[in-house]
Amino acid sequence: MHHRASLSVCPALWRSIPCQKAELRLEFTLSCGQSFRWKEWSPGFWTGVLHGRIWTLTQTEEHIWYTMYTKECCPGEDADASSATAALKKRQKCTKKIVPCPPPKILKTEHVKEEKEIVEDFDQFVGGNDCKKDEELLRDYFQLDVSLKELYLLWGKSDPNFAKVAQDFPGIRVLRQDPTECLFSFICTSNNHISRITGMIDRVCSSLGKHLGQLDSEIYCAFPTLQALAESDTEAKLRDLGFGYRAKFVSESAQTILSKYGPDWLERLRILPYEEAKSALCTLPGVGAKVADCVCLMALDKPEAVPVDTHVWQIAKRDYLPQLGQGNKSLTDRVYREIGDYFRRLWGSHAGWAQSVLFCSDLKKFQNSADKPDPSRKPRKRTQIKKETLE
DNA sequence: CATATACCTCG
DNA sequence: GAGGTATAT
Repeated sequence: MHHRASLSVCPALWRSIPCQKAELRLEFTLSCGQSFRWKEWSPGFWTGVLHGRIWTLTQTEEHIWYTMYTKECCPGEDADASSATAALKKRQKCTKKIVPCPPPKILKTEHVKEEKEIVEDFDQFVGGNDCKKDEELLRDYFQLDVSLKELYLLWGKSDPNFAKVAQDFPGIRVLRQDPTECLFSFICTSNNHISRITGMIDRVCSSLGKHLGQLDSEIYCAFPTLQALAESDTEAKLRDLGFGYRAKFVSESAQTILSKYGPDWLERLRILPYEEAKSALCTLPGVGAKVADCVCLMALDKPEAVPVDTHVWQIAKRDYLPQLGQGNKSLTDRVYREIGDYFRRLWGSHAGWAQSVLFCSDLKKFQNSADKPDPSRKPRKRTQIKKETLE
């Protein structure tokens, strides 16, 4: 727990939310290309930025454990005595159960001892409004009110292939992300792969996002605001950061949203029907059907949106619609729609969620988590194997 | 509607 | 050529 250890001024208060591993697997959900902002700095511990704060998450069989690093935790930021005191006072209002120990069986003994000493001061402040908000934030981000167990059961019943794949890939949920971060991240995904996208997102946050703090040598920044992305020099900056032709898409989309629709436009798409939200997004430069579906699914509360990228296109041809492989050379608009409609009929209202399970299972980096491929299944095309070596 | 091509950069 | 989009034909 490198990160934690460096923050001796900040009492390491881990809180927990009941959540079984069948409902959520962090290692799949946080690294399968939905969000590019979570890093597993030490095994099982995921650190990232959410709602303008740095969080570390981990999990045990029955719980998610989380801790946050707030400003007053970060020396050199604005850690004057008064703000630290204010933070303490805030903590005192807590009424919810705080678990003052790190997740069991994970941290080293000396850390536990250190935590305990600090925690004595906190014994009386068990609970809190803030804590409740924090828990609610995570429950919202992971959409924990959606029962994944029931969905897997449903999908498996109508789709034997899903049932088979799902054995090795439990707990993959769709995150409910911030619409701005989601849109601009996915504009960067065209003709690109996860490792490079991650670097680009890191750089745009460092360059245009608000500085949030430092853990060890790692600096954390918020995702840039729409306003920052719409500045007139953004395109040039992003080109310097290696965004290539996507730099223009990012800056022009941000400018279009602010000048034509207003700062709340993306948020408002959440209450529109799927097709309307999707066509609205497609009016932006750099946003086609695939990016629009990603944003609909992962930020705009449209669980039926099925993004069809080349992975899903391969999966569809190989395991579901072999007839599509014959006459169609490429993923045309018509074929794109056909695949989405097919999966919606097969899997139902949360088809996009099921899609992300298959998508994840197809990523090279998770291939070792899976069974040996079924010899009766069609062999993969060479192009796809090549592609996977990149990830 | 369908196919072809350019677009940035990296491995 | 890549987890893609926009444009022209």
